[in-house]
Amino acid sequence: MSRYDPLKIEEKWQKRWEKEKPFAAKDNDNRPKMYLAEMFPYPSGAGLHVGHVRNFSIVDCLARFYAQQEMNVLRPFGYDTFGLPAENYAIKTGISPQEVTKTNIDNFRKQAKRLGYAIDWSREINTSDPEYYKWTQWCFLQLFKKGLAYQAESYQWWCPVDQTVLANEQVENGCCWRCGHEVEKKKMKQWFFKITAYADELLEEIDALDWPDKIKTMQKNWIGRSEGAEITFHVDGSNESITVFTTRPDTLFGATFLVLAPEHPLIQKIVATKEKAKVEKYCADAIKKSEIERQENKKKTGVFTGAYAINPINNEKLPIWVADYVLAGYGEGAIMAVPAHDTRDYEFAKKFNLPIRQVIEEVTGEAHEGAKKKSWGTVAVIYDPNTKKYLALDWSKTDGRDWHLFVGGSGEKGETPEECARREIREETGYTDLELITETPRIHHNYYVANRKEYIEKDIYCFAFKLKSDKRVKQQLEADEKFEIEWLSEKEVLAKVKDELHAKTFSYYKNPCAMAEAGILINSGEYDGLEHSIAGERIVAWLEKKKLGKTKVTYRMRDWLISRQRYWGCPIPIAYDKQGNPHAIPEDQLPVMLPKIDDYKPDSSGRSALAKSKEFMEVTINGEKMTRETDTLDGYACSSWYLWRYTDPHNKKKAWDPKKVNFWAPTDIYCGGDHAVAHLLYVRFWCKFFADEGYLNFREPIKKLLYNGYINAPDGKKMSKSKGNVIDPLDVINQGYGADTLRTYELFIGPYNMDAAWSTEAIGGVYRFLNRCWTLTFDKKYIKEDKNLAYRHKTIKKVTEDMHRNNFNTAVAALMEFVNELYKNGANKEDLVVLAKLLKPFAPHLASEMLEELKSDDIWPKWDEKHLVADEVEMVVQVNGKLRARIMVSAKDAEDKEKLEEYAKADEKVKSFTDGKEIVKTIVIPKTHLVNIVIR
RNA sequence: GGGCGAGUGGUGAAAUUGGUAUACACGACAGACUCAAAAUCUGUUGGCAGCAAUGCCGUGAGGGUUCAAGUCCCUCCUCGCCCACCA
Repeated sequence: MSRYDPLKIEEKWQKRWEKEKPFAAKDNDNRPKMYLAEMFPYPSGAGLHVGHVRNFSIVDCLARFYAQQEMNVLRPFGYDTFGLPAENYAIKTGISPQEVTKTNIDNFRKQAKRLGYAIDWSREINTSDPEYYKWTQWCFLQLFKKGLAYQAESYQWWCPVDQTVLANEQVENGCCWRCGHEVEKKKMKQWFFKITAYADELLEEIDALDWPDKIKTMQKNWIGRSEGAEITFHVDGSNESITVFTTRPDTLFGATFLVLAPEHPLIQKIVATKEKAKVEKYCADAIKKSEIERQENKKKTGVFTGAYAINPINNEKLPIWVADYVLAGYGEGAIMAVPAHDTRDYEFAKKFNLPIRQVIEEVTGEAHEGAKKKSWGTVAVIYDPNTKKYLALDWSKTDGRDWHLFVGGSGEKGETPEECARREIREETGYTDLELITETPRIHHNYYVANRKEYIEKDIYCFAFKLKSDKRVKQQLEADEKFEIEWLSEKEVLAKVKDELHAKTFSYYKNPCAMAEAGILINSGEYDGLEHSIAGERIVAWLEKKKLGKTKVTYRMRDWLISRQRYWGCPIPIAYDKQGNPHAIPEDQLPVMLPKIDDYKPDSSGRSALAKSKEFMEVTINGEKMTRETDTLDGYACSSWYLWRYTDPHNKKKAWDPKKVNFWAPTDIYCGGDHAVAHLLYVRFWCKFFADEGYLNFREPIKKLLYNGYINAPDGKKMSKSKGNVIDPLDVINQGYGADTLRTYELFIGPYNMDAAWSTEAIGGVYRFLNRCWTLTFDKKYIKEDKNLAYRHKTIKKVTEDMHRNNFNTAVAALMEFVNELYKNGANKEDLVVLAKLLKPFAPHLASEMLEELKSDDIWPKWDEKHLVADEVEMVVQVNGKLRARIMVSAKDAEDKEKLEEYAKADEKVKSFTDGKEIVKTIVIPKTHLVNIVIR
């Protein structure tokens, strides 16, 4: 018998796959389709690393799994090739980015093939191929035509090392994401995509996606929607006016000064002559300050402009200040400062001795209960035994307003919490025949009220009652139209209580100076005494009537800056006439080719190296001589549509054929470990845009996102060349382990979405496992009997279900268990056929070799529940929750509650614990064959 | 400062609806084969006590709910990630 020789087997099958092309996706096919992709790689000179292997292996495992289930699988591959590393390399060595990219792609392709991935190689794409970027430019022009690609002059992040501007998403801790150098602000005219036009939709539709919550939350925070109002303040003695954004228009009477961001354009116009020099110096310094400096120094600084604004609501004169704690890019770059109810404004006012005026006061009365240092509240729910659901009265609606938790739920003098809860229900419903069924533990809850300088502690008791008369509670309450009824499960009740407390606590923490949630207005003229949120609405309505304000929604997200002053990117298809007006390059003149040049070096002129190429710069459009745009597109633009190009990669007439794209896309499963906000937000944006334009018939590009973890060095640190701790996957393969071992190991290393440390020892265990699979098949000592029927079916079920749950690590573990079992009992042919089929997504070469030997197809096996039941099962007996005995019983008896109890009580060991004791009760769980005897 | 997540053997980690904690693998120890080693195979492997059967303890700490808690609730501790003067 020869030995398991992975290198030989893998070469054989890779050659065969190269020739037979079994992974070609079929555009016209009746089978259900499955479109999977990884985030395509940037082909670096270093070749594939183990992180790529993990990412690609996850996709490959699923692609093969679905193919074996006879689905029509599309699993393409491509390269994201524009970008700085190739260009920097070109500057250093003089070798053109085109050439370097070609070399790197050839290497990546070779390596990906060496791993045996089930890729449809006929669909390979490369973003720096003119055949590809022609259509990137076409996409740009569609956005341009609709006004969603526009130019604007503004302060932008500038990396002085890479000599280019960066998008907000590419600035990390005030440093360039590529080179790590500190970024600066530079005022430039730049191209933007108007992603903010889709902000609401991007936010709203994210909840429905089958994506990790982490990514969803990050995107939500990134979009950062806040609702509020825009208010206009006239500048005293001038025609100018200042518009501010606030989420708290109800505090307008409390505004005691205005603050402008140092970048605010109005400063020069309104600044008093006396203050001019001081203000100009402050602004210049602030703008020069790096992001890091601004972050480090959170002490408030600022200068008075000498000008005043008029508060529209009371005509008060408010001094106008400039301070860098107001951000130019958010809202209007100007705020009304309400120091009594905002921590930042408060700090500023204290420092510069500005007036502080409280305009919201905590209300007294029941809701004021929270003001006592220590207090309690109740939540009372009525249980409906018919539906096993609870009615939470505290959330029923009265007067069209939400009742919140504390309202009505706080104790009156001398009441116990239970009495309070009973009273509450009585007052709400009139029911008095209440029987307490559970009292949940009290929820302890405390929060800090800054303007009182004290902690409030509150215990919330939750009581559930049922009606003694056992009336059909549900129907009755629903018939009684007094309530808007919400029936909840026990878990939901508790979750809701927690949420409510959390929301409440959060608002106090977030705005500690304000007693906002339970506040009424004071010092606010005719609005005095109004509940603050209602007051806010009325104030905005009044402002609106006077045309001095309106409701407004603001986003933290800014438009996507796409200009890059670099050579190695997709040229922006725009030219300028003599007056400097931008014109689209006509579609029949696309692509705007990147010219071959000798000197790639950018300079501080703010223009890319393209400006040096005379033949590139000159262009004639409709007979008019024009000058080309020299900026290139952010690489993220190129990757915002590649998932659709995969469906129709060779189309010379269109970016994609709608029929093909709508057949394959949206992508069913997309896998990657990076770009949580940038790329994954941009694809969603483009998808919505092209859907609006009628080019796509879906609005979300990615149904399911798998966000895989990193693979770190054995020491747990990030792998890096400089640390010398890089594991090269090709070394691992060539060492003799082979691709199958590497792939299986990386899927076995831990849950796919968690970071993992490479272990040079543990990979040997996977090799041993594959070796055992090989031995079982090729030593041909097959047994005739079917000893493993139940185990085989159990394994099929476990592996299949794990694949659907993406638990690749436990799927491999189940296969290992199966193999161990086969070693013990011997294996017949059917055992091995099933093993090989289940193994194929992980170790396709070995599995193919096994299937060939066994003369079997690779169709995914099915399990039959009836084979899962063994003749005998082990029952478990607990006494007072402690395991005391295991008894083998027949499968039939295991279904029978009484039999189980009988066996349990007859057991000698159990008896030794129960003899002479009183058995209080016995719990029997047939499903797990468990009996728990409770003794006193 | 805010948000989210996590804490289980010597190690990576299982435990899917509250129901036998530590599957699978690594490492370690022992044995078989061998002149020897590698490879392979077979055992043992949470802690404490015991010759043993077995008993007690045990999922970051403390408390609670339950017949039953790694899993649910509360308080606290530690770590990781993301965001960070967003009005």
